[in-house]
Amino acid sequence: MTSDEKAPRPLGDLERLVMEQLWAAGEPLTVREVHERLAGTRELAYTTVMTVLDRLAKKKLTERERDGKAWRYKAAAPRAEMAADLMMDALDRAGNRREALVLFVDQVSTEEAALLREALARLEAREG
Amino acid sequence: MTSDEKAPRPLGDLERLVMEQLWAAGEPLTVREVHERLAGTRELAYTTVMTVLDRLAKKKLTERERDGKAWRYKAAAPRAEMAADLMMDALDRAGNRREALVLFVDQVSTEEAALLREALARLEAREG
DNA sequence: AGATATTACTACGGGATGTAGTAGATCGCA
DNA sequence: TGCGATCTACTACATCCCGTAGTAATATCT
Repeated sequence: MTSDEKAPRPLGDLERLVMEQLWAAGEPLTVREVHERLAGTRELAYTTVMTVLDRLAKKKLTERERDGKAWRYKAAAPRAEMAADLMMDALDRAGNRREALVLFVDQVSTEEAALLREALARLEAREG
Repeated sequence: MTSDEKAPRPLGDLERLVMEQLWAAGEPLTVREVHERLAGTRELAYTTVMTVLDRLAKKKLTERERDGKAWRYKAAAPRAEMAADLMMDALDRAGNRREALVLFVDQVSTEEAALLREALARLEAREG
């Protein structure tokens, strides 16, 4: 009865900001590159960015690959996928999934309702 | 471009456990009652339960009303509603809502897809 | 080899959370 | 009417997460 799945701690503000750079870039970035892209938004020490990227990697939210002396980091999953996963996590903690889905649909905008119908239709076509 | 909405910190394990007691009870409970219900699961000091309930109240997740000398606590919102809200929060941080919805629908079980269609149909009937 | 870039390791403060003790108020009962 | 049980309010403390960054070591370029 108790939902044992523990909610993954949400990213901190800076962590989220960094992830957004990676998602926006679309390609693996070095610490330096992330640091530069954040320069407009926030004055941060180079090592601060490094620490954050490193922590994100430990949490499996980013992956890194060598590029000469430096590491290149990329998001482990696309932004939309992570969001969809979080939506499922929320649903998992709902107690009554049916109710939660109904309430969710009630909250969604008209356009999003249309998108949902579309997605469901495609799903049906695909899987019967 | 950056999703400024900050994700509400998820409940800690104990906080979640306590909320689940309140939801399960369906009626306002005293500290003592919550404490007793948790006894099977966990050995906790009475004051620990009190502290948690109090913190949840400060976070507006529970509400309390007097009952003689004691307070009675109840969940501020139904479990399913809180879940639906969290689903919306996740969607808000998706970058591309459309993609996230599509991926979400892809993850949902067959029965849940049916529930979604149902809920959408009702929504359409209600709002045109 | 010296200057530069980059990493790895360490650190520290604040807030959230788990956990609980103590003091003080209050209520029922012997 | 004073005692014990009950309940709250306040305080405390350890731990973990996150923002933030310094320092030392290592690798690279010239």
